[in-house]
Amino acid sequence: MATPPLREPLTQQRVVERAIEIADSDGLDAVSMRALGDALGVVPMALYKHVANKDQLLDLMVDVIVLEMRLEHPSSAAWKPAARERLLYARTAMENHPWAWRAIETREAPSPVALDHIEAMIATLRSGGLSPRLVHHVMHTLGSRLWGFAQEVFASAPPPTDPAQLEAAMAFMAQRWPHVLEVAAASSHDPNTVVGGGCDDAAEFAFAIDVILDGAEALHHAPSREWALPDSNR
Amino acid sequence: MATPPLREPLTQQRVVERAIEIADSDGLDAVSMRALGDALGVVPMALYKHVANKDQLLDLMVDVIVLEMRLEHPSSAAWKPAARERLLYARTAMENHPWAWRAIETREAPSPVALDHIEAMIATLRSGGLSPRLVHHVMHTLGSRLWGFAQEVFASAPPPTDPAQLEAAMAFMAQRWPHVLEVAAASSHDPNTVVGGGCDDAAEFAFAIDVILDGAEALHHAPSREWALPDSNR
DNA sequence: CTCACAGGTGTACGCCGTACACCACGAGAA
DNA sequence: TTCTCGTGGTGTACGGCGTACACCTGTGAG
Repeated sequence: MATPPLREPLTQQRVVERAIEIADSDGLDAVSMRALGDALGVVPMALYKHVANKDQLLDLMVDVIVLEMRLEHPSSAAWKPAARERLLYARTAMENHPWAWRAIETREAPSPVALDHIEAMIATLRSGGLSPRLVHHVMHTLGSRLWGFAQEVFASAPPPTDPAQLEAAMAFMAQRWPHVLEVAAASSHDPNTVVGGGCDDAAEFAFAIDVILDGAEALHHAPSREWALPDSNR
Repeated sequence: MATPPLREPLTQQRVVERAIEIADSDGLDAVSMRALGDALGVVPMALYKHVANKDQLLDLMVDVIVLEMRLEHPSSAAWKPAARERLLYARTAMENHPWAWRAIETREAPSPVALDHIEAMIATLRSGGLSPRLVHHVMHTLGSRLWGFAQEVFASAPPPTDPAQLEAAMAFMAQRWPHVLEVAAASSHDPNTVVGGGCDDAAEFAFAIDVILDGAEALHHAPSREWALPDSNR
């Protein structure tokens, strides 16, 4: 009799999809070849028939996420709102896959899919008439924000839960790091949730890209400054 | 007889210093407890008498580098040049220890040394009269640049060495990613060294922080925009 | 003289990525 | 029908990692 296969045969796509599911739910560190094999009901070495090694697996995972950042038709034809929309769109993809920035950071060369994303962004900026040189600087300034994330180093230290401990910590900070405390307080409307966790990542991301795009626009309209800036830094 | 010790006894400082030496010369991945033990002529487990675990070792290594970023007296009293100097100074520390950004990124809470650095930067900005709220946004916008590095994702793909291959690659790019190629060309004065490697990281870093600090200054003098920006992003 | 303790040792465990030999099975050629 | 061959899953094993835990040893205080 025609024996139906006991399980779906593996494909590269199935391997990558399952890996992304694991990363989404349990984090990037949970994606080991052994764990991924288990999740697919297969021995770890079987995966190597579909991906060259773990590095290529991560390449492929990243490509899927970067593909999610693709924005065919920005809702505005003007370069600035279009660029803004692209960046915020990339950020939503990143928000859905919080592990992805770590994977992206470890890639060493851009894949074709990544180059497509870069190309789209550059084309948007060039469509506004910004010079290639200025666009180059802007791309560097955007840095990881092109990929929808900002490396917020030391962003979120969770505050102590015990109110007494929190009080003590606040008092100590007020004495040793008064400005940090003041600024942390300013980020939150509720002064009781001052330390850590009080700020809106989406708003900060948007603020940053607005500063950068506004700066780009200013330099575009005052090209003398554009040329002066980089040379003053040697 | 008073036997002189066969070797200097281990101390936490010696352990951390040696670890930094290894990272400086062979990269962060070369710093394993086993390799570090070898380098100190000691069995790996001996290190655990001086550091709690590898994570704490990395904490301590990072603290040493961040301490190198300390700038007691900026050469200008004005907030903008002072902030600029602090950022560029942090960058030189980072340049001497190219592994450090990876170590910094994996820290989950700021150490006191790191908070001192943050405090110094915030104090500098506040000294210019910038509001706590604006300073908060600026700190987020600076992101990792506060620590002297910008995550240049996919920054440097080395171009192929074979001229024929390079020609072919350029031709292919010109067709599929024309804007990328144009912008890459603009980053280099010599059109032959166009693809990759042609740009000056120090200049890009300086450009970026100038855009950010100039943006901060503009918002400081037009506070209506400061308040408008973050709310427009919700 | 004893005793505690700081600091270095040795062994072992459970993870990781992956090299390599092996085998089951279905399709195409003889 | 039989032989062969390639595709894809298996089993075993190696060398690396961080580190838990029991152990030993030399030194200084009581």
